[in-house]
Amino acid sequence: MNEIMDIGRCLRSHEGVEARNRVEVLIPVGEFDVEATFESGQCFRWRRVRAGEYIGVIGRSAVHVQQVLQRALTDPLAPLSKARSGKALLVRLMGEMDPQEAEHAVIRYFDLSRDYPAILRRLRRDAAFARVAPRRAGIHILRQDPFEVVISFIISANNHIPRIRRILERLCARYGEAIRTPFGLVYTFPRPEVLAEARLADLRERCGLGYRDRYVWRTARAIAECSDFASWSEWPTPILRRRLLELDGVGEKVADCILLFGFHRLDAFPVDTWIARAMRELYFSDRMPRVREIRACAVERFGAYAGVAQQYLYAAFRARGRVARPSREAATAEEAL
DNA sequence: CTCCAGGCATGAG
DNA sequence: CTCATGCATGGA
Repeated sequence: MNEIMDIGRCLRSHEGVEARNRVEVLIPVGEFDVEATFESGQCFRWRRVRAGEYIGVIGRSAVHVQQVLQRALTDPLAPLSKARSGKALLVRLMGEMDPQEAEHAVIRYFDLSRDYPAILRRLRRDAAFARVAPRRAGIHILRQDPFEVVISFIISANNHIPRIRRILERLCARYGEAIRTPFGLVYTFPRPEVLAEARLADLRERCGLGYRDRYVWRTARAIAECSDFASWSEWPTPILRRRLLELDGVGEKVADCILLFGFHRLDAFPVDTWIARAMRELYFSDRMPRVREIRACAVERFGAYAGVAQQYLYAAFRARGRVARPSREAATAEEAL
C-alpha cells in the first residue's frame, strides 16, 4: 500500500508541470526587504537559495525572487554605489502568463503599491514603538492564498517555526502539485478537496502533523464543502473573524493571523507569546495583561495598521530574544564569575 | 533528562 | 464567562 503510494508520488514528482514560459520582471521596491519579509514568520514556504534569493510559489507559478540594486542591472559596468542605486526586485515566474499580468501578480503579492514607509512613520509616532522598531520599512504584509494561511496557522499552534516549515513541506510534497524548476521541484499548496480526501494516519505519520491531523482534515473538508469560500474575502472583518473561529483548530490568535496574512486585514493584531511579552514590556510596565486588553491597547495605539505594527514588533523581539536567551553554558559561566 | 514552541479543544466550576 | 489541563513532535 505504502510502496504503491510512494511510487505514485515518484512518478508524479518526475512528471512535474513543465515550466514552459519564463517571465522576468524587474520592479523598484523602495525600502522593501525580501529577506526581512520572508523571515518575519508570516509565511513558511519560501526557500532561501542564497542571500536575498528565494524560490517559492505565487498562485500556481513557481517563482524565483532576487533582491538587486537596480542600477547594477540596467548598467552592469557602472560602479556599484549603494547610495545612488535604488533597490529592486528581480522576479522570474515559471508558468504561462504575459509579462503584464506577471508584474501585476508580483506587485499584488508583495503589496508593493502600498506606502509602508508612511505607515511606519505613522506608527513611530508612538514613542515606545519607535524605541524598538526599525527605521526602514523592510517588512511588507504579503497577500498569500487564504486557504494556505488557514492550514499553515492551524499547524503553527503550539509549534516551532522550523517544524512548521517541515510539516508544510511534507504536506505539499504529498498533496500538492510538483513544478520543475532549475532549483529543483517546488510544490503548489494542496487544494482543500485534496486535503479533505487525505487519510488521518497519513497526515499524522507521513507529514508529522501530530494531534493537529484532525484539525487540518476537518477544516479542509469544511472549506472544500463550503461553496462560497472564495467570497469570504469580501466580508467585513468582524463577520469573517467569527466565521474563521468556527473552523476546527482556529482560536483567536490563529484567526487573527488568518485575517492579517490571508485576508490582508491590516488592523488584525494576533497576540502570541512573543507579542504578549513585547506589549507587556512596552505598555503594561511588566504586569501581565489579558489578551483582550493587549488587543485593545494595540488598536488604540496603532489603529488601522495594528497588524503591520505587530509584524515589526514580532520581528524585533524575536531577533532580540534569540540572542539574549541565556544558554546553559552561558549561565554556568556567569555563575563561575 | 526537561522545557518550550506564533494555542486550541475540552470539561469543570 | 474564566480557568486548568492534555496534547504530538522535535530542537535546544
